[in-house]
Amino acid sequence: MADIDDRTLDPTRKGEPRGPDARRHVRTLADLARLAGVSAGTVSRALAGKTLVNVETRDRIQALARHHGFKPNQMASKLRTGRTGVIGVVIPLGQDRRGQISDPLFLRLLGHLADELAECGYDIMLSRAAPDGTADWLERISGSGMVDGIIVIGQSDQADVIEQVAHAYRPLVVWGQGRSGQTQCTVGTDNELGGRIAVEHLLASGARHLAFLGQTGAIEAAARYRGAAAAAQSAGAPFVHLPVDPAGEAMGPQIDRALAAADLPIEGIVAASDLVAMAALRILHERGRAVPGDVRIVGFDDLPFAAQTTPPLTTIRQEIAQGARALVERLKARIEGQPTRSLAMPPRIVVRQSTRS
Amino acid sequence: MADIDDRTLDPTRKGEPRGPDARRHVRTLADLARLAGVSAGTVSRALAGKTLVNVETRDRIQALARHHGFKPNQMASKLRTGRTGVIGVVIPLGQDRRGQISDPLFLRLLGHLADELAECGYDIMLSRAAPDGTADWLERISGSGMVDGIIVIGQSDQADVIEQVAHAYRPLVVWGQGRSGQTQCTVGTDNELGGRIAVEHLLASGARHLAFLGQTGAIEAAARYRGAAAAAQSAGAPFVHLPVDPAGEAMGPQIDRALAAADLPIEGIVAASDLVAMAALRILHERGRAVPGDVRIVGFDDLPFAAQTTPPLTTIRQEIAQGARALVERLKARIEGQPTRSLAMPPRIVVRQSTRS
DNA sequence: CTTTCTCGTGCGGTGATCAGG
DNA sequence: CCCTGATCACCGCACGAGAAA
Repeated sequence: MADIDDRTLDPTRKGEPRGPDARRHVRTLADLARLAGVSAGTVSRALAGKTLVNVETRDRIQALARHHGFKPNQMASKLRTGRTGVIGVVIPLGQDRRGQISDPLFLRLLGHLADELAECGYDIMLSRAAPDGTADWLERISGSGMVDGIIVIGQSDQADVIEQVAHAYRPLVVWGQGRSGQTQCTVGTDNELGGRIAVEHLLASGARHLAFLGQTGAIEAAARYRGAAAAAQSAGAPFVHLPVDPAGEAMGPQIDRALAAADLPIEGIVAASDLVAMAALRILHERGRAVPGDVRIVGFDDLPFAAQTTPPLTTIRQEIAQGARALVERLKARIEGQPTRSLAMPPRIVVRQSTRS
Repeated sequence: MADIDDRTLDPTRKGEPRGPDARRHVRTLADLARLAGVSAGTVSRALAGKTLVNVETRDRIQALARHHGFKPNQMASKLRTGRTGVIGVVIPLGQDRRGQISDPLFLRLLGHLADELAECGYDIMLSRAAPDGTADWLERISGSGMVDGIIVIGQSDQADVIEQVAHAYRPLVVWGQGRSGQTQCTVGTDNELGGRIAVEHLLASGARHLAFLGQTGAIEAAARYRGAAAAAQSAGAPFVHLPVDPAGEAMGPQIDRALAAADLPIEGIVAASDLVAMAALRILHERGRAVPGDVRIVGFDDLPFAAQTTPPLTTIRQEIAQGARALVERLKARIEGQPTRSLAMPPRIVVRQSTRS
């Protein structure tokens, strides 16, 4: 044993002339094992905190590892154990494939997911996927052993592809709109109910001629529109759809035109998102139409800036922190083979000045 | 050869009774090799598109792989090659350690990084790190062989820790504020110049009593303040600092108090960020102070919503798409061992209504 | 017989080297 | 000697079996 310890006295000297670049002190378990005078297996167990190794040996090895800044190679560990400790988070770009993740809500959801997953000891592999007509963008991630599970943020126009992959790949959960009869596990806001609540609030506040402002290409926005339209219809209130593109540079003129095109004097607006609502606030202000005096506006999402608009925005809040928690919880369940239920969270209206007379 | 092909006709039959759970058709190179009647090595080369294998053999194997939905295990590949194809993107939480990545600018930068890195074939490992006083949050990522390089978004209060790690770990680039004599490679906006430009614009627009609105705890904000203060001083203009916390729930009252506390009638405001500027717009509107009539406001960042405030916000634009490109380009250079230079991008003022009389 | 540690094997793919035509 | 494909060792770690105390 003494002769082995001798080596540790001069770690700069290479043991054998074979190593062409063996300057780095400790790169593998074996290196550390040599220094500690034990075997690699023992070091492995010691660093993992297993009980099969003497406490003082373990502490000694851990101290040695810390001193040399040694971290076991994760790739080898992952390969050996078959567990990666990584969750893939994928954002399909879909229709708005300008290459940039645009929806600020998704980015905030991502932030919350980072919190939740870090909490459970998972790392995040982030992919922004540009669907190419096949399911490859998803299978590339699910099939290559890089992750233990996948969270898809937003279905975009890929709900069918996701559904197909979900049949074969269990540890998969999706933020988005649930549909009856689906295999995939979705978590999201009840957008239809959100639209309904918005309209009912507008009606209660005295507005009668209503409009839905924003595109309905995204499945979530379509649901919001449906809910809003249904609520207006059952109240017998006039209701029009003014599609504007929040991605376009010139949302201002678009909204301008949309409002001008409406042949009714609009008294209440349900916006597809907070950003659209904010643009509407600005346009109306510039046109001399008072909010909430002449027109009332309800946004959607309750992003942080919604409280800072002029006037502050009444909006349908999506509980994304709670959603992130639900996503991770369900994913963990699925990883362990348990069945899960989809979740449509009830939205809550946050009333601020934009609808308060 | 014919007898070997026979095997491929009935892939459901297990070759040997040994596999206890061999239902999955093709899980390894060896499986596919058996089906194709070649060796595992050949399959590996065929799938990698190497030229050392006959073209028709290669196509046959590729077709077979596609048909069985086979994807080679990435962990094994990464381990063997020593190349992970993954870049770690880390966001230190630092002072605002409420557990949530709060700065919307960082999230947008992340989006652009996702684009750039995907372009180069890199995957992203996302970590939100809660610094604990040691350098461990960074070394955990750099030292464990999980990534080929690291991008740190925002130094928070960890510039020293990053600097220390940068000495030993080369493939590391940082979004943030550069300091002279540093080892780390930083890319960021010249915040000091941004502050100066903002003040000069305000002075030119006729405002004379100026204020900087927002906290200066973050190193970037501090630089903006320095630049603004210096510009005001050299012009002999009165200049005060009104610290408000953009994270706090009650930014409104805070701004209220800050403005009331100023013993001068403020005519021009430089805000630490667009979100702060937006809150100021709202407060001033509620207090009946006209923007830009009574007070002019300049924001910082030029986030998308800056164009939609009421009135639209003049702001110092940070070119984050360009910044993301520079970060990735420098990181790639460093991965290949080349030296790199830090970059402080000149900010550009985007003039909108909030300073236009 | 228990505690503590060593040994050998294999996770799955890759590249150098080697064999056959 | 060129072309195609096979062979074998190995990346670094983890786990089961078994040896030493």
